[in-house]
Amino acid sequence: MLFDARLFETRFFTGFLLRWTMKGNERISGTVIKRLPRYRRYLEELMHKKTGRISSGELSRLIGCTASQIRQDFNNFGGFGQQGYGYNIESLYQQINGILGLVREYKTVVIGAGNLGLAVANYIYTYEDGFTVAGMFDVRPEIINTSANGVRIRGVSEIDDFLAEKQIDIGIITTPSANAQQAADRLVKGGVKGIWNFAPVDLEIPEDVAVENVHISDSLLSLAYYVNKTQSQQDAEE
Amino acid sequence: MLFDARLFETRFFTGFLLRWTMKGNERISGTVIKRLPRYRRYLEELMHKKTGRISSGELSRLIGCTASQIRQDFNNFGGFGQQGYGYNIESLYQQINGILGLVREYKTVVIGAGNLGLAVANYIYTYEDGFTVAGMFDVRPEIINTSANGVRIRGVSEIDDFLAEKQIDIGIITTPSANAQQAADRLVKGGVKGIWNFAPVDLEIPEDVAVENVHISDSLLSLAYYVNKTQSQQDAEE
DNA sequence: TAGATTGTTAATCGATTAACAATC
DNA sequence: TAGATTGTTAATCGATTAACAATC
Repeated sequence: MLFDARLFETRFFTGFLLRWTMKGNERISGTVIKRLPRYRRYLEELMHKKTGRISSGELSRLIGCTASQIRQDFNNFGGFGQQGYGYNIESLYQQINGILGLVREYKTVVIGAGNLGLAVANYIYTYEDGFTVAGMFDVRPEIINTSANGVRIRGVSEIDDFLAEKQIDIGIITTPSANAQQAADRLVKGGVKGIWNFAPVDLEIPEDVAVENVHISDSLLSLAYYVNKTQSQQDAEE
Repeated sequence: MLFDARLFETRFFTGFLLRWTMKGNERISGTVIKRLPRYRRYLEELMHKKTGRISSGELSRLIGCTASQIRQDFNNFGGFGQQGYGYNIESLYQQINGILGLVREYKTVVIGAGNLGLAVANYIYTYEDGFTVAGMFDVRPEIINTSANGVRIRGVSEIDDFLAEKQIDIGIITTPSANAQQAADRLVKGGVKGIWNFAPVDLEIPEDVAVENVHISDSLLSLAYYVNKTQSQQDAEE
């Protein structure tokens, strides 16, 4: 069993060496990855409240999932617990950081400095430790050269040079839908490895660039479905 | 088969009567509902380009899923197509609108008038036809009584009275995490039927109120995972 | 009628949950 | 050692895909 497991090592800024294994060349399913940030959120909170251990049972009750799922998820990465004891809260938190890659800086640029762009940039600036906004870009002459959180807003014509010069990891798209694909193309050409897309369109992106969509309008419409359903139900009961 | 199907009817503003069926009392799975807004987006685009019909095959190639899935999804609601022909683009679009409940107005309030709150309010104002922002609330005295898109920003102390007076369907939370649960409690007490939550926390909400979370930080962290992975791979290949 | 494409059933795949032996 | 809780295998559940008969 252990023989076809590959060992991974991640060196933290602090020098701390994190080791974890991944079986064979298995891809970890996206549904598992999507749950990790959630686990991380709860663990971070737990670290402020108590130290030491937590069992999959306790954690599952907090989060609202099954203990089985938690153990199953962590075992994709080799298992972080100890029988009869549970999981060490802080080390579990660090393990998740290691898996998610939160052991280095990610440089981002934001394309589109409207309300949404500013909100996202501000969000990163305020909450996300390992991420920095290196540049913001917009088409509107009246806001070019103003700045937000100390980041100057540049004209979109400067994007290519900017990307060529700095090593940007992630491009954030907060433009109107009509300009999103074009923005994506330039970001890809400029060498970003990930795109965080807030425009309500599906982008065409090469295989080796990761895309994460935040389709807030889709989210609102599915909310409408449930709101409408409960209200129709109530109407029917009257 | 058809005997255990319930007929649903939705009367549009225009007087148009939409009819669709749902088998027995089956709950439609959340994964299906989540896909409807996406189908809708593509259909809306199609309506601008061509009229008449589209087959599940064509649509699947556009969207990037299987034709089987599309047919399977629509058949949860009774089937909207015609053998040998396909689906009528416009009527399919209307059917989806009907299912999602986009046949009436939804009144919303936004709690938190920071960058994010303004962005969301502006988004609704600009893009979402059936949704209106009736009020915005914040704690910071310096912005109270200013306005955004013609909506006055009120102090949070006014929330309860405001909700009691107007019939608000959806509460939108864009406060910092620390205040999100409190905001949710007041919204629930005020009778909203849905909560659209942008704070990076999981809210405790009664069963009969729908919640849709937009956990953008979770989304960013899972993007980091994939970015880190491709970059580690490239490093390994060098 | 022949061709096309749905609606629907059956087969497959993957994800979740349950169970329990291993072990701290 | 006894009790607790993991790691892991097996069973279940649900979602996706394939296949094809029904039918426009």
